[in-house]
Amino acid sequence: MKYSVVIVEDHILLSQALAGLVNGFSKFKILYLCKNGRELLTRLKDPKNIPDVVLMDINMPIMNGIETTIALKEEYPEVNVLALSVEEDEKTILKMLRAGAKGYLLKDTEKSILENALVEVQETGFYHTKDVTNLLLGSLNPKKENKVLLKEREMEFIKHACTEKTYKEIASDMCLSPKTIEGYRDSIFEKLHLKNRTGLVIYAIKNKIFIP
Amino acid sequence: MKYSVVIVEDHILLSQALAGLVNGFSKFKILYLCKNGRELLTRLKDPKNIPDVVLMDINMPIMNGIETTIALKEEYPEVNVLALSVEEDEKTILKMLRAGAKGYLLKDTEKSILENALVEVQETGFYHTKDVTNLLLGSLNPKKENKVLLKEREMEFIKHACTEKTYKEIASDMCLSPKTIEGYRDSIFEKLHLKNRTGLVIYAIKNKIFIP
DNA sequence: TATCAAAGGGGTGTTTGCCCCTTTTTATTA
DNA sequence: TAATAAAAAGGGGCAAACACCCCTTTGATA
Repeated sequence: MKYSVVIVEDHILLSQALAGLVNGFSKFKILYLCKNGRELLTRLKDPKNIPDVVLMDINMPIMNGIETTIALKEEYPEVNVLALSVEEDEKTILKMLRAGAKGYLLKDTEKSILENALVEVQETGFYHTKDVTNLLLGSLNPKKENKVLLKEREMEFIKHACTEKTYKEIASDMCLSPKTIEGYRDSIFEKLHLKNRTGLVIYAIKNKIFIP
Repeated sequence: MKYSVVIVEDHILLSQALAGLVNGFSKFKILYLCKNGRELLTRLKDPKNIPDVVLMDINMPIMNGIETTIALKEEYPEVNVLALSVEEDEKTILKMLRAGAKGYLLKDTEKSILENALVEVQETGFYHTKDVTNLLLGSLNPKKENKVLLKEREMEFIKHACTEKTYKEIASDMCLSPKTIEGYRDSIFEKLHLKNRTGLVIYAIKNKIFIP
């Protein structure tokens, strides 16, 4: 009996092509394909649709891989998730692993490595490349707290600050007094060592708080 | 006799998966795979390695799809290029088509469409989805000149404006009077319909004048 | 020599950045 | 449970920076 695999990936061509590869592996067969996380969660409601492994892309519209993995683990903790992404961003990888992924694979790998990863995840419970292992080790002794210091409300303000609005307009949009907004700004400037709004905009874009 | 196909794509997994798909098509077979444009150009030096069609990714390290297509068409104009990308950016698509690509396919398509596109490109010489056709039509009667209006000195100023420097500091860096800098700013604001420096920074980043 | 663009300037009102300080809300813990 | 932090929210005032007028000088060039 082969292990069943579901692929969650928004690029249909890649999804179908991967399906071809997986069906060629001796121990695995594709159950079905999904275009995003929501579609997966919907289909899982039918017990016949619960696979052994989910091959999960991270960047997806509608519902991304991290949210989907969290929701999936909540309901079906026995399903193994293998993350698949071009994203090498440290924070993203850690988020995905914390969400419950059992392995993390870059799209830039050999098909034999994919097969090996699937086998490992299914039979030993995890698979990680040297890169990801090193990353994990590095994150154990972290460089103090480096960014948890931004609060939810401040993040929201930053997004507004990345527009042509004045602080007065931002205040009105956020239903706060202009003085409160100035308070947000001042405390952010201090925490991030910024001198002015231009610096804040650049910071926000660099750190993907605001995407132009 | 099947038509030969070469895939140029930096993500090896996708490359191999696509190869599987293409080898499943009745009229096509994979000749070999390349990880980037330079690799393709090197291999083409052997006449045995000249394929009928190249399936070309656009975003690649080392040598991207556009440069590669231009170089390829220079030496081997009879090879058909089918572009393959997630990029829906108008300018990129047009550049690729001007470089000589015979078709443009989004990664977000069905495998049957890939097969159809390959057939069309090989047998009729071109393949375009409705989206790309509309884009082409739109670019025929262009909206006047839309961006040549920025002068060299203004571009330089914009880069400085994307920092925490004040206008006074920018003036001193560019060896100009602060009033001249303000003049640059005012004329740019007017030409680009911007309201303040924040808007300018966002514009500069969107248009790759400044890369954060 | 007329023209046009680049460079520079004066004046003014608004926005921003940065001090200080008070009130309200939300946790924490003695 | 009351006492006490400690946040979040709001405020006054001020100087610097920014945005927006309208105007002059300079220099190339047609």
